[in-house]
Amino acid sequence: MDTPRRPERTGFLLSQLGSFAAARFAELVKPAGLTPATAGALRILARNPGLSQRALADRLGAVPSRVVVLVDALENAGLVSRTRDPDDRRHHRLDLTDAGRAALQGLRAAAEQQNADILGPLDPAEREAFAALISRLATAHGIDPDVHRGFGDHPHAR
Amino acid sequence: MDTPRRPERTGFLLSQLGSFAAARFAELVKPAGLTPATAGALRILARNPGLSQRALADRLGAVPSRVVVLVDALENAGLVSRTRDPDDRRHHRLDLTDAGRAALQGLRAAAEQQNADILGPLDPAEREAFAALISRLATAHGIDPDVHRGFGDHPHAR
DNA sequence: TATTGTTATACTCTATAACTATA
DNA sequence: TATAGTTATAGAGTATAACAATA
Repeated sequence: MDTPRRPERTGFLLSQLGSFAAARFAELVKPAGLTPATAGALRILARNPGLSQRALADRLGAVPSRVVVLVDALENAGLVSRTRDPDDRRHHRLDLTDAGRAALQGLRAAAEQQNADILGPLDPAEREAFAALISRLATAHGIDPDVHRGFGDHPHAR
Repeated sequence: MDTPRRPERTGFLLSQLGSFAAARFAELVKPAGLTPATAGALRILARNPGLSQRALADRLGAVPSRVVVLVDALENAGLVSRTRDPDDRRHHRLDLTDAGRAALQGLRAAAEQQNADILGPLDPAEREAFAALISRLATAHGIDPDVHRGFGDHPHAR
């Protein structure tokens, strides 16, 4: 019952499984009119009311013109509002609307569903062990829980 | 010392870590003039000498026009040869060149290096446990070890 | 002059559709 | 008429550079 495991494959399988997980998440948030990228921005804005686009760009590790597109999408979906900052009219203050806050709840549900879908094949103890190891690795590699790398990190990006 | 873990984050961290792993692999094979996509094609061709482009497309889950680009790249890099099949001149037989076989060795080395880089923070027992869990999940979700999903699986793809 | 946000433009990846050649 | 491969074209995503408004 021991498939002769080739240990050098773990990194490869991790890439694949990560892509699978990202695709699943994308599916789950699509009905809400979100993508992994806009979902990531929404989460940051939820915790940082009034953030400027520049500041959001820095958090996302994205370029300002990219943020325009992201915020356009969120604004068109009615989830985020842009208002000029009266103190410095160059800035836009970004805030979640009521619909945005509701969408945020949906994101949490999507994340839980994604988890259940991905980790379903493991029993509770194994899930716990897997979660702990993934968490350790993410921390060790400085992975920022805000930035959705799953999509948006193509070879020619950066 | 127990960071209160939010279990619904595991899927998210898995996406991120997978993308990280894919990006690392891309870096490692880039000096050899390969990308994750061409590397995946090369591996399939190594095990299936004389494969046609159509058959390769099926293995990759890609469309024939995509395979043209991939094989063009491999041929231009001198790693793969196209020869018309004398039995049915519509087909191209795809075969690795000597340089292609050498590149394949390099891919194995890259995979090992990627593994070491990713799993470095874990001790040997943990690596083993992680490898076993990842392997189980990959199998359970029907992940094909040939197809490089890490790149090339964009929302509008398919 | 420097900064924020926007627009214009370009590039990569990948798909669909039209086409060529072989069968 | 059907199939293998190619070319032409289009679309998504994201970057760089030029620009307008504001400071």
